[in-house]
Amino acid sequence: MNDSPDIKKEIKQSKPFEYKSAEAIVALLRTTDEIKRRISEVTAREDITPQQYNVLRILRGAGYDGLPTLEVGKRMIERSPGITRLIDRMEKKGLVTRNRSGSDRRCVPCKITSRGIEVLDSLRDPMARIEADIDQKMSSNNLDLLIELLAELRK
Amino acid sequence: MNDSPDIKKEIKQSKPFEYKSAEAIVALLRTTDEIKRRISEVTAREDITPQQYNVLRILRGAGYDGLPTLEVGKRMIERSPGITRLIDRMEKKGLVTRNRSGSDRRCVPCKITSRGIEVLDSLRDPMARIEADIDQKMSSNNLDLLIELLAELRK
DNA sequence: TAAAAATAGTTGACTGGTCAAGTAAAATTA
DNA sequence: TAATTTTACTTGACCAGTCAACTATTTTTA
Repeated sequence: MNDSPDIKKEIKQSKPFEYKSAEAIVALLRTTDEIKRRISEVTAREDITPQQYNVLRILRGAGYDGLPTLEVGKRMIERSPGITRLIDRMEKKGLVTRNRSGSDRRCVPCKITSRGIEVLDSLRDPMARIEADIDQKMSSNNLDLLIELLAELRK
Repeated sequence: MNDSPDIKKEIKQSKPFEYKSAEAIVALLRTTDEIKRRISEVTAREDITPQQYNVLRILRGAGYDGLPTLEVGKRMIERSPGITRLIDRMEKKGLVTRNRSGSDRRCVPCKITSRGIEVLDSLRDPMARIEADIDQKMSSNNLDLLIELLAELRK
């Protein structure tokens, strides 16, 4: 009770949704939070975070030459300014290797290790199960529609 | 080059999207990441995180009696097991108060302070601008559709 | 009513993520 | 070609989030 007495007057719930988009934003945040939690549960089996999983996918797709550290960061689904640290931790776990490039000595190309590929392989099925579950829940048309609407939102 | 020689064989990009839902998940993560970044930019003006902003909104809506700590956690858009710490930090900043309840001494109801309300007020317009921007970008029908599809995804 | 279970929250140890400033190499420009 | 700018990171300090174990209180149940 150490607040000013007129706090009562000030506390008034604003109209629930002034803009319709506010409701969409909340729905977006909630839905994504839920999906992220499910993905986390899967990646946790191999002691990695969803972000680290994303890096592994990117590096597997990149092939032998690997990719410079910051380029990996740019390709991530969720932007991650802390990409150096993220990859530090992955290197410690033996999931990736890093070697300063010979041609451009500023760059440090990262490559996935065979251990990293093993981890991806072992997560493949449980990850597919998440996707299959959604695929079953929503029609293909609605998924297309959703993808389209989300693209529109991103402009 | 300290990887096994057959790593070359193992690196093969899996088909881009085995399930259509995979593409939707990526779109969802990307879109939400972008929106969250915009929201962060706004809340940063008042030196709070989007989660703290969310707590302030919940507490303003809750009125005088405030809400028990864990109840606040449950109402959050993104679930947050670290709610105690989160509110610790907010209390330090003078945005909320906490007092162990008289009737049930296990509970610690949290209340927003007038300073907390000030912060909400000062973020109101910039936050509305984010919403207005989306409202302008998408038709009301499409927003409804999006909200519906997201609800379907959450089951 | 005493013991057991459930609830509400706190705390400590840890990991992960973020920001700002710094370094080193390459590219650009004067 | 020397000075400047840009690029590609790295590092240090800090904050936020997570997990497991713990305390205190209330509720249930035997």
